[in-house]
Amino acid sequence: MPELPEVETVCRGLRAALTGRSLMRVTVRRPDLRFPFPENFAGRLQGRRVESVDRRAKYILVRLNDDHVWLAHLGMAGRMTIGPGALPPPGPHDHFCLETDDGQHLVYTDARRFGFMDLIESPGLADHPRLRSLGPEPLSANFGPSLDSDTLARLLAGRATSMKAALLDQRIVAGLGNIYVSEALYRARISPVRPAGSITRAEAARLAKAIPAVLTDAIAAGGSSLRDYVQSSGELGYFQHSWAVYDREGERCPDCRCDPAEGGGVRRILQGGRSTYYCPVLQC
DNA sequence: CGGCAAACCTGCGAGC
DNA sequence: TGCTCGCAGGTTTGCC
Repeated sequence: MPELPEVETVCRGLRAALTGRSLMRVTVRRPDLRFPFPENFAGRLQGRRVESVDRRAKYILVRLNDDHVWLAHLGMAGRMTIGPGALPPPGPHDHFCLETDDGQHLVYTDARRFGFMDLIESPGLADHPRLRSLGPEPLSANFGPSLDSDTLARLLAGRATSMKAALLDQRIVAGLGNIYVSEALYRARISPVRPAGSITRAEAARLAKAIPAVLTDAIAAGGSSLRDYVQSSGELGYFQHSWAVYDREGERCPDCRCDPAEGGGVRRILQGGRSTYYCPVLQC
């Protein structure tokens, strides 16, 4: 999926297009994505006006004028595409679509169907099972405490799990995924295999700076485009060209230039069955 | 608590 | 060309 920067980019596109608009001709083309759509989902969105669009971790939150929030998660491959005019003919993985009262259309495409949507009452939104255990937001204090050095140090203290696993855990930091965990640990010069509880105050401080820095850079580039991800405008993000280590196995480290022929270079290891990339010289 | 595998589903590239 | 295999941005659950 889209990780935090990609979801944020999509969110900004949705915010610009949907705020103040009414949702018309809402269509659900199959009964489920990862989970079943809520009962009468299309009917309950139909005619509602959008008051705001926000992001919490990797969740898109669309506030409607009936005290409900349309929650969407893009899973691994979900895409929201907005365009002018009526709906184009549906593609095979276009599972949800709508038009707005000012003549735009929105299509949700998700080949793998790891995404999901829900409709929940605004009061108690924070208690929703999917939202209530999320850790601090790296880029804002809109949802509880922001990610500062002390908070991060406290969240990591006493944990035997690896730094990679700790940062992927949405209860510790909200919104990081497989790409940006590798990138943030590289920027902070911390090994992904270090036990989280072994992190020093100085390292926690570096990490608390590195995480928002890499996310901010990625958002500025419109996110990272791999196979599936595009901005809601349909444009590609280009942060994948700025990855320091992710998907760069065997290349020289961009900072220390260690050589793979001499035992250096970016390494790929598996942690929890997922690839981690790091520089063995700078991150130890 | 932790670590791992599996589950959900499809597509794509590499290698034979 | 065509097949199989491994891998892919996430999250949850269940089992040692």
